[in-house]
Amino acid sequence: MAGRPRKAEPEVALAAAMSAFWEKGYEGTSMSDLTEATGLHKASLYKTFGDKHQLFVSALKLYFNKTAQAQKVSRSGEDSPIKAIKKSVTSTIDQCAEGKGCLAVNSLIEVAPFDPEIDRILKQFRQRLENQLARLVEEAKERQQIPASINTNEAVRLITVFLHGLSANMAAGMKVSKARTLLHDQLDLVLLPKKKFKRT
Amino acid sequence: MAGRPRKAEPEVALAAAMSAFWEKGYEGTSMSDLTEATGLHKASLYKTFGDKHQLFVSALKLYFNKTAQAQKVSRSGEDSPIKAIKKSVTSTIDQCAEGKGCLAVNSLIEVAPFDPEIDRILKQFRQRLENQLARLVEEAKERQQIPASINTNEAVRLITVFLHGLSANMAAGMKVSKARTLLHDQLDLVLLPKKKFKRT
DNA sequence: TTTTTTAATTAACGATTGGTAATTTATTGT
DNA sequence: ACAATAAATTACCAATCGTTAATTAAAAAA
Repeated sequence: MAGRPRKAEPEVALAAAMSAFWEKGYEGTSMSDLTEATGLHKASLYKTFGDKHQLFVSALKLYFNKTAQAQKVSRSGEDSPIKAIKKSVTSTIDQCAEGKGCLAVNSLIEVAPFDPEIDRILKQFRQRLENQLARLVEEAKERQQIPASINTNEAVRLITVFLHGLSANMAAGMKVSKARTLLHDQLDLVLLPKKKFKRT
Repeated sequence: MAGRPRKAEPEVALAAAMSAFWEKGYEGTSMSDLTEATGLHKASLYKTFGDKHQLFVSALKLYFNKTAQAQKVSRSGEDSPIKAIKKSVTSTIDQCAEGKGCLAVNSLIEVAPFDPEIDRILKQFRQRLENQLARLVEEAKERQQIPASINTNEAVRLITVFLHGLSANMAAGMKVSKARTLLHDQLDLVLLPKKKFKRT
């Protein structure tokens, strides 16, 4: 049994492939790009990961795990729910540097409309992130850090949609610092109470 | 002088090309797709519009003109600045139907990072839209429809970034009605005053 | 050492990509 | 009728696309 051993770890190759897809998009990344990024030859890629589409699915899932873990680490040890929210979403922004935006949002626009499987995966991931945020918002309400009058689901949606907008802008070059500022403005807007204003 | 007359108007062909780019993206739209969409043959497309890239630039500019005009029409005759804002941005959303999102935002992610010319055009258009919005916000402040304490540029940014996020979601299937609801929530949040909330 | 097993590599596949040259068809001015 | 002009069409280009078969190299089991 047991033949020739692998030259490289498939995990690091997958990470390299993820990075390539992230930078150039699904259609924009050719198999040649992937061989160059991973260091593996074409046939090896097919043997290890299946075809291009399967490889993309694997890369996307890896991206989710990395993102989720980064958020978890970022808010770990934070007792205040509202600060946990800020740290969590800020880590999302921090991962979008270098003019690449967020792989999930990029894929949402580029591939989800034509690819039911990717669409399903993205919706699933989005749901997980929204649930996580909703839990923190509920906690913040319970601790009276934010007004109980806030609609949790609406607040969460306003935050995630805004994150998507930031990702689109960062893909086109918006600075991380600028994005963080805008994000904090948005969080204050969504989570702090507003009073009625007399109209004329 | 004067040879064989054109079979079709170049303007309607350009509109068809725009629609194709809008639906499938720049790389995702092949010259074959374009001949099918426009009804023109390959060589005719090259003669009339130049190569694929030039055709895309023309299509993008057409998109901008259409969008700008739609906004203008939408808020025409509206005396209240704040209502003009709502009508203007709502018309942007209404144009994003059918799971295609907004061509400008799609291009922001897909092509701007690798294409300086497109990047420049998109930034230019974005600036025009933001200036328009800023003017309306200033008017609303003068008429005391919204608090003077609002930072105009920040408010405008919060609105446009949110619009980008909505576009990304609509590209992946978010309903127009849902998008309109979220947009109005966001507008209320940004344009209505907020009060301080006692932290624990 | 020989056999077996599996990875790495080379080479090639048909299809499609963006882009052109050559040719045909249709219309106007002389 | 006859050039002159320009659009429409056909056929074709090299390059690249994603994918696979055939072959070679390497390491463990016998």
